[in-house]
Amino acid sequence: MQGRRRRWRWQGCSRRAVRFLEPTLLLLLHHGPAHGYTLLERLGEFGLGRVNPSVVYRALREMEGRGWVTSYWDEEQAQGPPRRVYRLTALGDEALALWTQDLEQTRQLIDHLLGAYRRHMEEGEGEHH
Amino acid sequence: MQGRRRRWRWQGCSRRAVRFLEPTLLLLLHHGPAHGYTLLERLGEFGLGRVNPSVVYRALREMEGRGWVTSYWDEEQAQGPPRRVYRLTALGDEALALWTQDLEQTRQLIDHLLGAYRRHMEEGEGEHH
DNA sequence: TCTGACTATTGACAAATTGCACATAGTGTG
DNA sequence: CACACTATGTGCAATTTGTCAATAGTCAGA
Repeated sequence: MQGRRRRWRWQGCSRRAVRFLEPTLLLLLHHGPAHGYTLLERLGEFGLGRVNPSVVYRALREMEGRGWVTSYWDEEQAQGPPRRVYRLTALGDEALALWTQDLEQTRQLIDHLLGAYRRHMEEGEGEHH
Repeated sequence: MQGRRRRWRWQGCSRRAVRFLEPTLLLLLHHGPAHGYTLLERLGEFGLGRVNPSVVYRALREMEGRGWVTSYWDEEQAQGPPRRVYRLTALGDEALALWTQDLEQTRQLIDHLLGAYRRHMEEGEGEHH
């Protein structure tokens, strides 16, 4: 069952990042409407600095498809091309609440796993297998 | 930008922010060699009860491909078809350590996000948007 | 011995997700 | 005009996941 041993990159990280993307966007939008580009920049505060712009815009459009946000073109265009403004909806508010519940649950699972790991390491101390 | 509004299902753990399957399997194997089926059953202890058997076996084979585990057919077949025994390797041990680091990091991200959420909720108290 | 139930593992394929490269578009600068 | 910078969007290949079904051995009972 070897062969095909394609490089193991810690690409789990990127997966993880993406699942944080939606709750993070919802949270940022909970502060008030914002442009996609602005959101993109603020993602860094939550450890999502390396997310590809395409991914963010796509996520926003999908969130719009689910009714979590609405968007419209910014009339007063400052500098640069027209920008789209995203605004959280009531549904998006609920989604955010659900996401936080989910994250809390996830955190518990992590704690459980890490707890089991540490406990096992302490009692085992090298004589395992 | 609507249409195509395909049902948003919270469909289960699989969409979770983190991949628990691999670290959990590694941890279980850290206790000692085990059959795939046994691992499958014990996953429930870590909240991974609904994972499809195929997914677990596939994960095990991939972990073998990366050198994290080795496997062999169980000679003394008790009851039922031949069973494969998986055993953690030294590399798997390292992988487990890395995974726990990764999980700790992930937990921090979750805490950060949840913290920001709660802080915002407290100060805002309904007059947002 | 035929049948069905249970234990184990695997394969194949469709569906969903992601990364990446590029397209479009406006504005300001030299 | 050429170029850089800001902003958004599209298309597609590659990867990952979910689901269904196939295979296979043992055991219990009619």
